[in-house]
Amino acid sequence: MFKEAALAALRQALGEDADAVGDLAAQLTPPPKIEMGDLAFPCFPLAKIRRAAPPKIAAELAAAIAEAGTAGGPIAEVKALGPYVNFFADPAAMLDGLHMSLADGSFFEGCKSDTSTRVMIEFSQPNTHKVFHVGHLRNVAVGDALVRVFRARGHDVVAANYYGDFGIDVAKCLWWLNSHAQEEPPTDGRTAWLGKAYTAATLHVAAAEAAGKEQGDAIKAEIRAVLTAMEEGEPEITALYQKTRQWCLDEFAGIYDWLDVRFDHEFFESQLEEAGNKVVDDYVAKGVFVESQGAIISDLEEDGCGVALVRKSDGSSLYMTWDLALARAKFDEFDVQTSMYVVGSEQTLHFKQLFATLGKMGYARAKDCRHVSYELVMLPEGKMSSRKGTAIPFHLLRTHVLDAIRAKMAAAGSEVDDEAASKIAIACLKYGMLHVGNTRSVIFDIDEWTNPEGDTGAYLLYSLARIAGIQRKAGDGVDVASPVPADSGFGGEAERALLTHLTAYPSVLARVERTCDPSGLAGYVFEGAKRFSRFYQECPVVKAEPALKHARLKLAASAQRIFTEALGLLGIDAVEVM
RNA sequence: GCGCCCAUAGCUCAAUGGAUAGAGUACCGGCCUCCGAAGCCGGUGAUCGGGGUUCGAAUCCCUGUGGGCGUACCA
Repeated sequence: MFKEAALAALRQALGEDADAVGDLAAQLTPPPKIEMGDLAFPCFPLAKIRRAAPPKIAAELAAAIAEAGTAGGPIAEVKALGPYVNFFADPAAMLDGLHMSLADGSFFEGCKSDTSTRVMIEFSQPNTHKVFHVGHLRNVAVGDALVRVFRARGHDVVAANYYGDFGIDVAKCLWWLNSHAQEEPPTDGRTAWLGKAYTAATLHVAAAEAAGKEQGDAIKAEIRAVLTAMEEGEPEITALYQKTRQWCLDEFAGIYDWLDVRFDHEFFESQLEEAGNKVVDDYVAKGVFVESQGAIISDLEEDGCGVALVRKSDGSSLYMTWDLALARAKFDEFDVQTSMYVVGSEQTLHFKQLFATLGKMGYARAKDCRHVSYELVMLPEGKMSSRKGTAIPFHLLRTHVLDAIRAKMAAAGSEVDDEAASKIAIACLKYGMLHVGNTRSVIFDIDEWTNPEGDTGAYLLYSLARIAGIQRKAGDGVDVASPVPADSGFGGEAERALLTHLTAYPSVLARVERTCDPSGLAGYVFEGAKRFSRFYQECPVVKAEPALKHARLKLAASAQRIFTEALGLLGIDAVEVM
């Protein structure tokens, strides 16, 4: 409403120059500091057109707008600050407008994209029979946040998981279990226990290979035989496979449940073998795939991404084979327009090859496939290594984080129940994973992430708990739906800084959609919490004069609504008391 | 070798090509008679080097250096 008014006034003042400037709305942005106003327009591009210095043009425009008159509207003041034309909103009108749009739902409706598409977001992709560790958590946090943001933007989202529950690595684990005396697995952390068996098997193979080609080949043949037995349904191996696979799936389900992450559809590698082989056969027949060095490849040299192997020379399928079948299912059975893959950056080439291959296969929507890539999770002491055992399995991680939260809460003299402790722990974990941009590696540091002071999930929840505290103590008997009374005195810097920030929310969601990077939203919530804290410090609500109390309560309520929503999109649940 | 990504304060991170590069942490100094001090306010402290494009560059281009990842029978 304010921005529309500012745009209209600007357009009028520009006259015929308006078209020459380009997208006015895009150029009219919040200035770096609140004392500079709520929106600002840079006059540099006009310098050539009007053949005058930018500050002079800014002054002329500001004068023209002031002359045309803005009295009574949402614009309180317009003035030139150097080469910029700065617009100041009327704070009470802006607050009334914001609150009303929140009440009637138009605020969040206005967060939606102009067009709605059907999009599948595939993420998590855990491997059974391997450790599920902190690194995997980043994927879950990013993927889940994107699912929620895309839904908030009005898209028809299918959240998909894709389990790596088949193949030579699984066989390797089972081979180890079969060929080595094992203790009974623990009830908690059975996936990690299987992961250890997998690691032991890998080390064993490496040692055998180092000892000589014959020893290495012999062991690999044994593992290969296990895979064949799995494929052919040999009873004993199948029973072991089914049992251990289910352990892992159950544990994954428990993790997702704890994290409040839901999937609409689950794919399994074990179910793609046949379809994958058929895809390869089909497109060999069509001449899209060709034989090379005994294997079947998709030749992508002219696309600049080498060759992609789609069938090994021994006839077995691999990652790419299954991904082709999976992509086909996504297009044909789920009819998705856009297909997103949340996968680590180390697989960038794989996805370039996959998308290029899909294009060659004739799928026009290959161009709407997107690899959402993110960097690794590191530990303060360096790279995580499952070999060195520094990769923390999830079941231990959860315990460690909960312990850290409880210890710090106790130290701060605060008592929380298990549910609140869980919520805080999850907030710390997810915020820790999400506040860093996708292109940068995350350093996982339990102590820092659970720090009650500073840039953490706990700080965000604390801020929201304080807003809730205001509502409890001052909320009764005030009808915040009515307009802010005249001469309330509302509109100090801390108040306007918070208010302006709240109105920027829709543009943040649009940016997250565009970049597929939730860190912008995490940063938004943190900045909002900072601004709220300053408001909280400087602006008493309960003790304020009635008119001012009314306005401040209204602001607090609006902040609570928007921050709760924003946190929700990050997969973080607020707590009333902490 | 080739390709992709990264380099900002002691440390961890921000900054749709726009105004004096912002936060957190750490360190120093203030603020609880007042809605929750897990907070607020102030101070110290930074764009890896060299070119270029632009009215304007942390951001775009070239180049050097230092890291990470990938580079057909792993996923």
